[in-house]
Amino acid sequence: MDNRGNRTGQADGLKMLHPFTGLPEPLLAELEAICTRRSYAHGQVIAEEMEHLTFVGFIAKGMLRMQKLQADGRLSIVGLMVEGDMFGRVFNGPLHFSIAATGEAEVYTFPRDAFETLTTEWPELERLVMLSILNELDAAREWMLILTNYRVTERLAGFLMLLCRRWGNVANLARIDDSRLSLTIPLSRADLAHFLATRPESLSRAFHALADDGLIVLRTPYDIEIQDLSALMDLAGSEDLFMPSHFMDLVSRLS
Amino acid sequence: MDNRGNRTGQADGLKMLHPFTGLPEPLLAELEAICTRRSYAHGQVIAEEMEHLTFVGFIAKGMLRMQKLQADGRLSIVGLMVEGDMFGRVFNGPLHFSIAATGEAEVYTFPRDAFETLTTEWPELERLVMLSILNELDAAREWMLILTNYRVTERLAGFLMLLCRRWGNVANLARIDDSRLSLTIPLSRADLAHFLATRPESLSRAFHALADDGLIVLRTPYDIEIQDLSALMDLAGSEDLFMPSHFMDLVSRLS
DNA sequence: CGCAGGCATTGACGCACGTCAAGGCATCCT
DNA sequence: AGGATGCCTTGACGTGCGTCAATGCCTGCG
Repeated sequence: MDNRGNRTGQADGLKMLHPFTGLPEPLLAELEAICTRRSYAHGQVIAEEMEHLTFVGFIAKGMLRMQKLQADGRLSIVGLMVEGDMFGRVFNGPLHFSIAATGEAEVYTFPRDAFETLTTEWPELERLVMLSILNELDAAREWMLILTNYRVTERLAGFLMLLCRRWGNVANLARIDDSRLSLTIPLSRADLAHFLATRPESLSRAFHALADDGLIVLRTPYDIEIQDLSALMDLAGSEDLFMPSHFMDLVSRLS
Repeated sequence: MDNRGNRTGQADGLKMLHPFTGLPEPLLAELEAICTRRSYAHGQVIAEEMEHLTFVGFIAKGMLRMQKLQADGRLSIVGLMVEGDMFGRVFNGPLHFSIAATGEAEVYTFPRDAFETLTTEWPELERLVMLSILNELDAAREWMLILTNYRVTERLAGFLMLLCRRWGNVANLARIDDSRLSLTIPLSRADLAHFLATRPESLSRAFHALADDGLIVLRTPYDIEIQDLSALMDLAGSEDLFMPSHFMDLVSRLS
């Protein structure tokens, strides 16, 4: 991997990253000793499909996506990962998807064999890895639920709710401006279209359909304001999914 | 859970179940001591959505599905689990989906707290759990890839390939009859339609479209014969996914 | 300053599929 | 045996969206 990504320093701030808080000091010291911080530019590929990755990583800043180039040339995005998420493959097999940066991203990487050794020695670390994977699994299932909606507007509404629910507190993507709920879309229309199993044109129409119906306001293509949260939840069809506290905080502050 | 499922005995055969082979004898003895074997009838619910499950389970026979009843009344199936798969939720939180049997099913269950204690004491068991979750994650991602195909025929082709690839060696679902590759569809059309994010009518048309084009033969609704494997793989659009050895065996025996 | 490239948007058109409705064919029960 | 039930299948119709094409806007570069 030394030919990819820019080495930007050692493990500055590793212990501040959410999953690592609370680990015992000696383990943190061992982790920091084998950790490298790297940065990637927009679109840069971190790992290729079917590669036997020699490292595992945790995202420090920005967003990565898992994707696959289909035989017919279509690009499918099967996962988005944000700050604190783990990527790579522990313990078995090659990657089935490639990993690329969406926007600027910074990651902590660990050599895979050394990380696995630590994992075997420290139950706390193995538990951390397991919780990371469970978290990914939850994300994948939420995702599939969104994909099972027939109409593009419904899938888009589902994505907007996912943004609030799962990633709202990351990089301030969901926030209250002037007592309005504002969202930053962290993807281009083309990428988001791949994510929602549709095309940019249909996605654009879906955005403007929601705007015409008064559910959202498009300030810029990447900056929207939510006008009717409950209508969006109805459209998404999964308003009863688990709502984390930071999201409930946002909602309760909407007067 | 004592009011659901039929207790059919203790842990007969637990050690024969794929994920448990190779565990140390003392651990197996402890597992067997807290294990109950239960059977469920078609459609029977094993756990409700949002329930705090008090047990974890492994499938001994048959197939379970994870599903969610949407606000608009639609049922979405987000996962199918087969022999050897783990279900339930280790270490954190309530279920986000309900679990039901698809056809007859038998499972081994363990009280969750006792199982987690064993997990903490035996690294081998924690590793087993982790591999189970990684396996589920792989399945979820393959699934999403299938769902991102626009046309129902493509998604169906993807499912048939998934059946070969991931579940072919389970319950003999994929096999060679008379030098023909035969598949057993382990789901009703309605269930499969929910799984493929479509409706039974469209699914029926997709089956017959594949038959009209000579890719498959419908012997019965649940028993099909594959005539043109490579065309199906092309349609599915993911022919380069990892192919396990049992599937390659099947293919190589097609002369 | 003007041109080029990338991205979002809008329009037109045709098709795949969701929807409603009816019919066929099993199994099961009385 | 006859009716009922449940599932698969087929038909007809309308529409959401994939597709192709053109336009507008922004950024950056010569």
